[in-house]
Amino acid sequence: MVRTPILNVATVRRLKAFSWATDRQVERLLSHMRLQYVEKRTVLFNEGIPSDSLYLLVSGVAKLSLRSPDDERVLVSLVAPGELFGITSLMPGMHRAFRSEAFSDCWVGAVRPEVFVTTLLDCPFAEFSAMMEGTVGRWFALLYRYTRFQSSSLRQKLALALLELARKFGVRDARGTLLILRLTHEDLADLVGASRQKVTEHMKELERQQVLLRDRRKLIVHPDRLRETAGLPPDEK
Amino acid sequence: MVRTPILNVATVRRLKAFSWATDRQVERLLSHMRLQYVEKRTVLFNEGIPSDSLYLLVSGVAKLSLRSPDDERVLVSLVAPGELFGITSLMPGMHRAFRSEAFSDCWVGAVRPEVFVTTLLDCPFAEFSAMMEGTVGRWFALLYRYTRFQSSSLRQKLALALLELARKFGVRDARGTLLILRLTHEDLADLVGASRQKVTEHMKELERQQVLLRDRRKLIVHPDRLRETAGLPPDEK
DNA sequence: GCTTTTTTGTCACCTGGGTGACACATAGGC
DNA sequence: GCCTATGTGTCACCCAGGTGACAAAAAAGC
Repeated sequence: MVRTPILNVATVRRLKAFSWATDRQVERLLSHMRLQYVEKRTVLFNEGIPSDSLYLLVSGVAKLSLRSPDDERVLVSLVAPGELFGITSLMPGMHRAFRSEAFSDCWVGAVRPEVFVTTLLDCPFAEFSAMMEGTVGRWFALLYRYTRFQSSSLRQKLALALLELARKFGVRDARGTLLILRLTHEDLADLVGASRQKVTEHMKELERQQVLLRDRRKLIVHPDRLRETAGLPPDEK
Repeated sequence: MVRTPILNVATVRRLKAFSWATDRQVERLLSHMRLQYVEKRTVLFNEGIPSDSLYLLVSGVAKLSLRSPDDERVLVSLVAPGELFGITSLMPGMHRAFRSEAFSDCWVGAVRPEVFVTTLLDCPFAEFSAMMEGTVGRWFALLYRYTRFQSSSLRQKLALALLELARKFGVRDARGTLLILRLTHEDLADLVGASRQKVTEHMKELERQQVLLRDRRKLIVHPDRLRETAGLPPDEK
């Protein structure tokens, strides 16, 4: 009843993602692509698992989502036919950021990321992906934070923002992780999109709960406890 | 008073972004890098302008921000020493997404993106950047939406989400742009992180204001008016 | 040191949007 | 065409977080 779609070179080259590729490249790529039918509501991959395939949505609509601290689903994006998704597979050792499932019945093509890169770009996959990490890595980290923001309280947003800052500007210290930055509450408020006053209140409270402390105008945070108040799993490193 | 920092191959290779590059590559890259001192609060580039340089933050802290509809500044991210920023320059013809300014006094190195890519990866810049666009482009679009969400009302979030959907799933129609998708209010609610009830209320209101209309369970939107209600500039295409 | 400016802390009050509940409309299934 | 499940419309009520206002504390000038 379900007819397998024909994926020929001409059709694929018409997609924006491949418009610049040569016939020969597309042909080679297609020969390595496994086509599969995915029924509505079927999960293609879950967040957190290692990512070893890059996907091309051939037809239908796919959905990228995320499980929030209070166990709701955040719908991050809908994928349209012709789009590539499962992009984390292009970065070294990165795990899936979102869950992907079929929003409607779909035809999906899967390729190994190494094949994808080496066919289309002829440069070593390892170098390409290290490059991606060094450049687009930031975008990814931001997207991660902002998607979590979506369903978080101000307290949780603060914790998430501080975690990101700790990763970037933190140095180990006897009392925790010292942020080598002078940050005002106003800066933090701008970062989490809240009012200065409420940030003051929550920071006071976090201090009281020993999640962080202040030495003059420098912050010393306790990443584990931050993860906890942010509603994240207890560290994955 | 301000000493120019020495940027030698050994120092640079110690940065995560370049750890995988060869001495020879880093050397070549450095010879093409223009080093500049940027005083606190100075704007390095503004959002919306064409992007022709990639930056390396050598020392200090830089800040990426965004002007919201109601004219507040959203602090998107703080850049730490050793990080690359101004990444839109790696994608063809893309304009700067954020404003960048010095959060503290900084030393910044600038390179042309073509030089960056061809030295480190030896593959044509045009191909690399087309590849980026086809893959990471989605992340970028998402980041764009989520950063705007930060300072938006529910109504504005809905408009932003619908605009994104129109771009992906829209086909021109006599009455506007028809979304070829059956979307429930619940789906929309999940997409903007709101409750189903409020989405119903706002959708009703948007319908009343002729920003959109419904034909059975399909939406027909009016992108110009959506941009307006989202608080975006009147289209830039 | 003393003065000025910038941050922090804490109010009281207001509002957008969440929640639960329920009636009505619609669309598939068969 | 009828029945059931799923979506829509509308309440009344509640709460997290915004706003304005002002005092106290720290920093920065000089």
